[in-house]
Amino acid sequence: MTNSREYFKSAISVDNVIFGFDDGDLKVLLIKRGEEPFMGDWALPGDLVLLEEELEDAANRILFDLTAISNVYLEQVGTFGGVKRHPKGRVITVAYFSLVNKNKLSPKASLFAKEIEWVSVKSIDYLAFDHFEIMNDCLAQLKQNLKLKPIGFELLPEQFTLTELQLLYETVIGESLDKRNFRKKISKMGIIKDLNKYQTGVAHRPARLFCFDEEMYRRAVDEGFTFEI
Amino acid sequence: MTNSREYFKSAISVDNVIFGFDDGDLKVLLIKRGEEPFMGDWALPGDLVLLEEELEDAANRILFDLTAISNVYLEQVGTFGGVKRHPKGRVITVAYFSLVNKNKLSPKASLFAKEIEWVSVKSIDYLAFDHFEIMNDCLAQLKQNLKLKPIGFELLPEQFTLTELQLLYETVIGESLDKRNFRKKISKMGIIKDLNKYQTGVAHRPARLFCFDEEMYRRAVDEGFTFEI
DNA sequence: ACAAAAGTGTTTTATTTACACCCATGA
DNA sequence: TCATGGGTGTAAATAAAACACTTTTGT
Repeated sequence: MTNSREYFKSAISVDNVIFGFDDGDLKVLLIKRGEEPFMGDWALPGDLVLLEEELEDAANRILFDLTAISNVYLEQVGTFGGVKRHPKGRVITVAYFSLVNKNKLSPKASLFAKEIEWVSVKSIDYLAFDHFEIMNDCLAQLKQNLKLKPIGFELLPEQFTLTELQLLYETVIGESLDKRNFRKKISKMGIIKDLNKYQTGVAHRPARLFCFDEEMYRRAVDEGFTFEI
Repeated sequence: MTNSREYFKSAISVDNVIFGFDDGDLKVLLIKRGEEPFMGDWALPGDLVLLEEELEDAANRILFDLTAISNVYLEQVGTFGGVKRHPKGRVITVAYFSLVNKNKLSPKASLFAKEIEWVSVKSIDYLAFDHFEIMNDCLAQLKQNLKLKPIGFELLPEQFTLTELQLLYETVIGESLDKRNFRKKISKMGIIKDLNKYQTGVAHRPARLFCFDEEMYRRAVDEGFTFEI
């Protein structure tokens, strides 16, 4: 082993795949790079981690700078360390994804980005750096965890209809579900609360509104319940 | 943003949780630290990543130095970046776990470690740095993936009996399984090959030997099969 | 002949799937 | 009154769970 000073030469960044859901369409929040390298290309929002900053704090900082929201669902996906992934030196990046309710925020240009936009996941086939690969890994993990943890609700408004919930699952997982079976399964879980309220202003029978109930969920888990779609 | 030189001051390490299975006991390969900090404590084998080294190469290097084997199953679990996790500076570590057939190797002291030992997972309640937390995360991911991917075979000798396979699952997942149902499930998968050979030298009816068949597995997957225990 | 683990099917129960019609609202 | 999506139950098929005795070897 050589002198350890030889090693303290890397930089750590965090890249954040921010997912939002919009009427049958899964989107990610992208920025247009305003500087080299990859100037003008779409990229994931990310930044170098400060020397005394926790990784998760960095991820939350990036998210807050772009959206002015905090306390959102955040999950680490993996670390990408390709030697050549950044032209300026060894930059290892830790990828996170977060789930936000798209209607609750209006992303704004920031230090990071002059241009910022919600882009439909299915329309993306290239991103700067290795960000396309990172996004795909995050998407794969989202798909998997959406089935195993009650995180889908994070993408919806607080009050939602069962059809909206079903559409979310169908969109992200990529297969269609039977309406009656889906509703049966969700009801049996006992983790969403019927608000006894209804949609308004729709040109059809208005749907009941529900919300996810954290407390009910915890109680169910204590009694041996495990979420699964 | 300040000058980027301010950022290239971190070090990256890789820590490797090497799992082995031994007659009803899941073990990890630990080293006893020969220097400060945490001198004399048990720790995960790990090392700083060289400036031009891929993360996965570093993980394989650590493994090879300790065991002289390569081409083993390796999976990234997560990255631990606690600001204070290393007293010498900002060291972010990427955790991997690997699965090896314990009988195929005799670990040897190396640059890293004067002392090296297989330690039963269930007997561990402390490790140097944040290694105990890292090990537990790796264990949790192993448990999960063992049910979803055919990786259990990596922990067994090439030729194994169905009882050995079952014991492996029972041990790692932590619940006992019905012998007949287990065998039925495994047979139906069609991914292990009956070698038409038998155990020898046992004081009871000798068991048939099987091996995992990569090709059969691929073919099954192509036909829509998904592994699940 | 005894001990020790191998091997083997059937029945019951639980879960999952498939499927079609009436309801409430706005236009 | 028409179009639109909301809401509801049952039967069939499939998968999972429970369960006990015979076989083969070494000692």
